[in-house]
Amino acid sequence: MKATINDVAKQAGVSIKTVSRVINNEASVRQLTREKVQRAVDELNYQPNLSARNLAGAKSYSIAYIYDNPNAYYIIDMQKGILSACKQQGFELLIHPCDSKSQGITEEVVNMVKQARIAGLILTPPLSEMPEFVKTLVDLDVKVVRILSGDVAPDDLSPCVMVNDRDAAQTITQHLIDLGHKDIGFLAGDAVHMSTIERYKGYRRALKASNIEFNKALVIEGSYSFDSGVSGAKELMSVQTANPRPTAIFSCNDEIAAGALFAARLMNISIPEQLSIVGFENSPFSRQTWPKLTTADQPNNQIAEDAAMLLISQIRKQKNPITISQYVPKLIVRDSTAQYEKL
Amino acid sequence: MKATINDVAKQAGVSIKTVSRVINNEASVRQLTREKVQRAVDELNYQPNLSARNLAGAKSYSIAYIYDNPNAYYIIDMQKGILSACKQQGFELLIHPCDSKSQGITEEVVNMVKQARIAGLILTPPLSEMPEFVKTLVDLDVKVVRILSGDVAPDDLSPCVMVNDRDAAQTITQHLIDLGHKDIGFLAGDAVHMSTIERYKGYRRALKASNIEFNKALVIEGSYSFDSGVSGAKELMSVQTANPRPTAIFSCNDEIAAGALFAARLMNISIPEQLSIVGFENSPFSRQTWPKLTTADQPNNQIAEDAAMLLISQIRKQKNPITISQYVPKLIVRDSTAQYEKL
DNA sequence: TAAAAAAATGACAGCGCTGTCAATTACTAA
DNA sequence: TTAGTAATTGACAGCGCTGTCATTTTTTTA
Repeated sequence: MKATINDVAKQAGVSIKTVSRVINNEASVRQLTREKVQRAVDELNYQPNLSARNLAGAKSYSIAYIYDNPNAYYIIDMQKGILSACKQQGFELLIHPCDSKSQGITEEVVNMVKQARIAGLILTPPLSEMPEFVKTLVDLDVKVVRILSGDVAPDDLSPCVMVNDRDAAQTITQHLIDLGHKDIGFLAGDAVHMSTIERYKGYRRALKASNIEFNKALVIEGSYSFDSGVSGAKELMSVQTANPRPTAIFSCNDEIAAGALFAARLMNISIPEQLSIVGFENSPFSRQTWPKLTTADQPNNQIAEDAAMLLISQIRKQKNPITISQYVPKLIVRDSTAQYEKL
Repeated sequence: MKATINDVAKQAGVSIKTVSRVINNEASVRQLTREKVQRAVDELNYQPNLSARNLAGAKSYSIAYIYDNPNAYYIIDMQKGILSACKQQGFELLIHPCDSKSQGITEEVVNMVKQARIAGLILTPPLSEMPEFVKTLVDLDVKVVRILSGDVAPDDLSPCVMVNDRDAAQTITQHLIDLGHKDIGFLAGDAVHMSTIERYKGYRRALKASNIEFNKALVIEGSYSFDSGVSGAKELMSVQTANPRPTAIFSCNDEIAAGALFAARLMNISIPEQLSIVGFENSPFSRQTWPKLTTADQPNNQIAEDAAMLLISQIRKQKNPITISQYVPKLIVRDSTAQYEKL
């Protein structure tokens, strides 16, 4: 049978309260005692019972991951990172898929937080990009950590983990420029997503840094989908006269890039010889296209683990230092980009 | 503040034990009393505290979903269905991603079950296809429900939810035959997965039912990946002399089909005019290819919810009736298949 | 060295619920 | 009616832990 705090106390020859102090890392326990208890904990492979903790204490050891994102790979990666942090820290994770566009989403989450006595929440886009939603939750006395696209937090409502899509987009655009490309198309994702905006900014910035004139005709609005990539690339590659055909395309994510790749194939444009294409996200997708995509990798797993750790440390100390941690996705060069050669 | 069992008891004018009886649907409570309590429950919007239940009772209200599957869409769908059942039934869900090929996987899961006092497990392929693994768990006195490919359970270790890939594959192959195709290629997924085997059987059966001679040269081994689809289709479409080129291809899943689509494009074969291609699974993927894939849809969400309900009912009554529920994926005709026309 | 202050430890109640068993009430048959 | 049985209900302990507060031990100060 599983060891309880009583077993540990007996084994260590102290009261259960002392054991409790040790496992909660409270002060005022003598070093000697602490070691004695720790030894008993290890020997019995003791792990505190979460239910009992949640029941007895004022504290809660539950956090929740609320998500609404059509990209399953993203969610699974995030979830894995969060779970890993939870396991390390002895927290339990509630998973809550939802529809961010539904009317009662705020109420739904508020109810859940109250019912399940949740100590903290992790929010990813698009939920993390809804200020009123976040505000409501923060006011509710539940800790929140948001994962967002950008370099600085948009406000001080809660700590954030920032994914600097802008710098990454600049790097990846620079990669194209370094290969000699000047006419670089841009296939946007959904305009409402911050990531699209940030990636666009990075693209513009790279052009500017290299004194390449920005050509509005090379920017195509769209959404984060394969279809959007297909139609966007078709449009780009059939630009008339005055507007030079792009020799490279920046796609806002790998799905769009896959669509672009497909369109190029349809139009008998060989990749990367006649056209370089880059994606973004390094989804499993990007390794399954042919040729394999040059893209930007975001370590979602790690980002999420970081966010969860941040959340848990928030919960532990009652203070609220607005911490920010930042990731910059890294350029992964594969086979869809090549030196521009004037034909 | 959240209502407790005490509040309900006071409101209803009975003891907490009686309230407990009502919410647990126990016998020997007078109808009148039951109604009285139920009213109080409703008025106070009372929901039992899971921690307290888990702590106090011999029973556990936790089930776990253990998964190892590279297909994120599948997992997310399954998870959603399971969560929905859990919410309805007042259970909590533990999520546990793992590596089915790792050495210590059994021990890992056994530990988890013991530590977290888990009442039941839901297993999807490939974990559900590992008999010794399942046996170990069942022996451990934890209820298990497996989701498997096939029409009958392979053993009586645990209840199963069967996904009848065979019949579905037969239907989808029949669809091709109905369109006039006789030379139908088969692109297999990983041979170790039961789903591949079942789909293959369905394919064979459809051929047989229509008296079409089976041609081994049209079956290409592979794996559940885009790449495999590309190379498989290339091989099929370059079959020499004696072996007629297939006019249709059955792909074991949508990814393979997408690869085949891609290969066809490379070889200047127009879809569906010159070649019909079908997928399997109806992943979001299949709507993003061009043309859109004809495929077989499995309602993963519902399958998972069903499995979870089955598991919970197992847990509730201590008996173990080996129930089996079966789903047959449904043919979805889209744009990648067409009437065969002799050129 | 003794008294005062600080640090370390423990006793015990109680979190919200279920299980056990005793007490009460309703219903039977004689 | 009246004991006798069955159905209903409640009192109370206890699940494993934390919070409060009292007690003991150690350290500091005079």
